[in-house]
Amino acid sequence: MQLKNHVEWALHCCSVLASLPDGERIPAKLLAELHGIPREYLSKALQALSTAEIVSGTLGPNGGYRLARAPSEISFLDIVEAVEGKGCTFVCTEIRDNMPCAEKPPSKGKKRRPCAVARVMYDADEAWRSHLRSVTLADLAKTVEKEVPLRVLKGNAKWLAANLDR
Amino acid sequence: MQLKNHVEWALHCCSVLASLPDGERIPAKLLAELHGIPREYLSKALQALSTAEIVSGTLGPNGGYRLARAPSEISFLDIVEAVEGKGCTFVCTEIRDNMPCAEKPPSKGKKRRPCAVARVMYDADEAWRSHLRSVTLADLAKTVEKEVPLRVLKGNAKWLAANLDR
DNA sequence: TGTATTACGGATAAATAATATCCGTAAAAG
DNA sequence: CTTTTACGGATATTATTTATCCGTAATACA
Ligand code: SF4
Ligand code: SF4
Repeated sequence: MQLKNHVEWALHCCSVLASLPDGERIPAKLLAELHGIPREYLSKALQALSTAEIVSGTLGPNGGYRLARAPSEISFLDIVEAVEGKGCTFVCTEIRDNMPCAEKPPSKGKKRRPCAVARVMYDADEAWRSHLRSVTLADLAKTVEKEVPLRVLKGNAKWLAANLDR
Repeated sequence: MQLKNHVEWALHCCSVLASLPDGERIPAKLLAELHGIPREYLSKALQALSTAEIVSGTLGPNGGYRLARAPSEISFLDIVEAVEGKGCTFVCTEIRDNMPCAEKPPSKGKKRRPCAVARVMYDADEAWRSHLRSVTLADLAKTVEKEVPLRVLKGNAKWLAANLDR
């Protein structure tokens, strides 16, 4: 069981977008080049982010992507769920119903409380999500600023600026 | 991203085994029948549990599976990891190395500290595992005992006893 | 000793999901 | 009107999951 690579890409793209001067946009082509990943495929991830209203895409020349709201208002969970979906990692197929002396599933509309096994798995899933929910892009930016040598940060910013130049 | 159905099966089988009188064993065939799942395929999950030394299998007539240690010594995490592996759900492909002004990856042996993005994902993964680690089969049994009607519990136990009869 | 039972593990097939590319459409800028 | 760019449908490729099959070895029992 593995998250798809879209998650990694989306997180990195958002991280880059978070450090973008106000008003600027980065086209998918540049984001792909920056990370050395296939442009067309990355597009799918960006579109998912766009649908989830985490980034906003603009058409035409000088178009591209920017964050749809402040970095402090975008959590890791927002990004992960945008590309992976909100479904729980544990799916219960109600195999308990096959037990020889099972409780009958409720005939109509009524829902049963999920069983003890499923609840543990759901709680674990929620613990995962809860942690992701607690970290925002603003937090990430702060950490990166602290950890990555200034030379590297400036170098990348310069490259971006040069390539956005038009 | 979804856990494989082996996880659900393994958890249910362990739950059944936990309620088994001391000394008894259940063959894979019965466990499969009990849950209405394909016997040969379930075998794979049971073999994984066996390899992880969570259950112990015995060959020959009257053979079958039993737990390899006390229910209180088997956590959900043990079971999940036995069939899903211990690898983190987030895999980092070091795409930061493709940035135009990246830090050079350390030339030899030395390992870099994982980056900020990866660390958040790893921490979330650990939160998930940590919750699974905190619940044992003994805890599960207690909950089930409280929640499932006695009639159902006894009915299933009776069915098992009858089918183990030889 | 022989036969039935059962776990074990390799090989393989089928179905599903992840990964990747292609291309047509529409919007915006100049 | 032309270029740039996101958007989204269609499709191909590859990996993983799901499932079955069968040969081997160990054990119980007659
Ligand atoms: S996990 Fe619970 S709800 Fe899901 S199949 Fe098992 S018993 Fe049913
Ligand atoms: S998550 Fe971190 S370690 Fe992984 S590719 Fe991105 S920057 Fe590198």
